[in-house]
Amino acid sequence: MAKTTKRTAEARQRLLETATRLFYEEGYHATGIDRVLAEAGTAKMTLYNQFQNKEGLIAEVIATANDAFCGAFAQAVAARADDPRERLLAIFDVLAEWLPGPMKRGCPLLNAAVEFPDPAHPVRALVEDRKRRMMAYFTGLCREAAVPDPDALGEEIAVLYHGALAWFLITNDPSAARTARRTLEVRLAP
Amino acid sequence: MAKTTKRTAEARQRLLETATRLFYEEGYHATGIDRVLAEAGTAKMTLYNQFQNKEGLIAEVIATANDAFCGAFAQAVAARADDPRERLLAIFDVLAEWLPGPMKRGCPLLNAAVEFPDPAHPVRALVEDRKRRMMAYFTGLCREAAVPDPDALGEEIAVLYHGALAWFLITNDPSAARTARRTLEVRLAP
DNA sequence: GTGCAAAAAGACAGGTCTGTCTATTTTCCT
DNA sequence: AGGAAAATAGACAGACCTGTCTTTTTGCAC
Repeated sequence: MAKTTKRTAEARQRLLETATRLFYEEGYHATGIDRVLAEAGTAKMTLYNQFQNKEGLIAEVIATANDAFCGAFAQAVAARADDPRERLLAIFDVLAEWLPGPMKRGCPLLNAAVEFPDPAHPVRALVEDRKRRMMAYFTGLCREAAVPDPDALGEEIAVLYHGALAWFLITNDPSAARTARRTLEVRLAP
Repeated sequence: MAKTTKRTAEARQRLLETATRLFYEEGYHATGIDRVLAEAGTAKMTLYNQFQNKEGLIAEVIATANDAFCGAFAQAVAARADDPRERLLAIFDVLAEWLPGPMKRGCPLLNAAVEFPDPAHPVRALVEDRKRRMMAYFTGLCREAAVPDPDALGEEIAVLYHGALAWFLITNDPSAARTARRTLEVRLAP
């Protein structure tokens, strides 16, 4: 059994943070382990003690980074609007604001789904699970807004959200989020 | 100057078709050149005579495959509905039909944008160019349907289209296209 | 039918990657 | 302070990658 000392936890944390950044900015496959080790200032054996292998590190990065992101995102949305219906639109205001900065490379989970083509790969199940949680968050906001069919609209918002991400990735224009917002606005009108 | 004999053209075509399939199914980086050569039954020097390098092959694959796809897609949409407004919705009917089959790995261009993180990479410019052409096709349909702001709606449809693709890639559920269709339907109502 | 250009076949260099192993040093706990 | 445990540093194997080069074979065009 591995004892978790302070040093161990710090090295693990450094590895996770560095890997999160590099995997996001340069891709999961394109980022070599040596690169992560060098920038984290960590020895190779530490990585293989803390994680099963590169895939284990990837899985851990995806899970923790996404949870942190979703928490911050929900908080930013909540802070921007009180009215439940306005909150649905605020999703895309926050997105427009975050796209050029922390989301300039799109969504780490969607990128992982692209980089791991095999649908049976463990990473794909992880991505699907977290994305369904995100849709559940959208659905919850819809329920609070008392829209006619919250499950249906929640999925529509998930489609709009990822469409804005994809379209931004292609055009490099954050107005993709405003476009999605406009669609939702008209969609909510009736 | 390279003389283009019949054999040469055939080998080039075999390379393009094999590369298109493998790059799409397994990814651009993950697919080695040797794999393409083996499945195409072609010698390595033929590839490097016909294309500058792997990147040149990738660019050619993206351009030709996308042009063929867009032609077939527009034809399928046109065949499904005569009324211009119905044609806008038919986009997502065709998408729902094609998602489980020829589009099961999503969009080759979007995948390329993910796999090539550098926004200055030539492949990214190619992707943006072709995607803008696709949006222009959407905008054209909107103009025929005489909607109030065809440019705006065309971009919204592009967002919905790529959102459906992304959401299908995550959930593996082709109903993502029906979800996008529903959004557009309500969006068109007023 | 013949000659030449291009394709086939495969060796090769130089680089990168993951993961293992072995010492050596550091740190933490008793 | 001493001893156990873990991190560091780096060599290493084995595999894979792209791109070049050489030799042999093939097929097209005249």
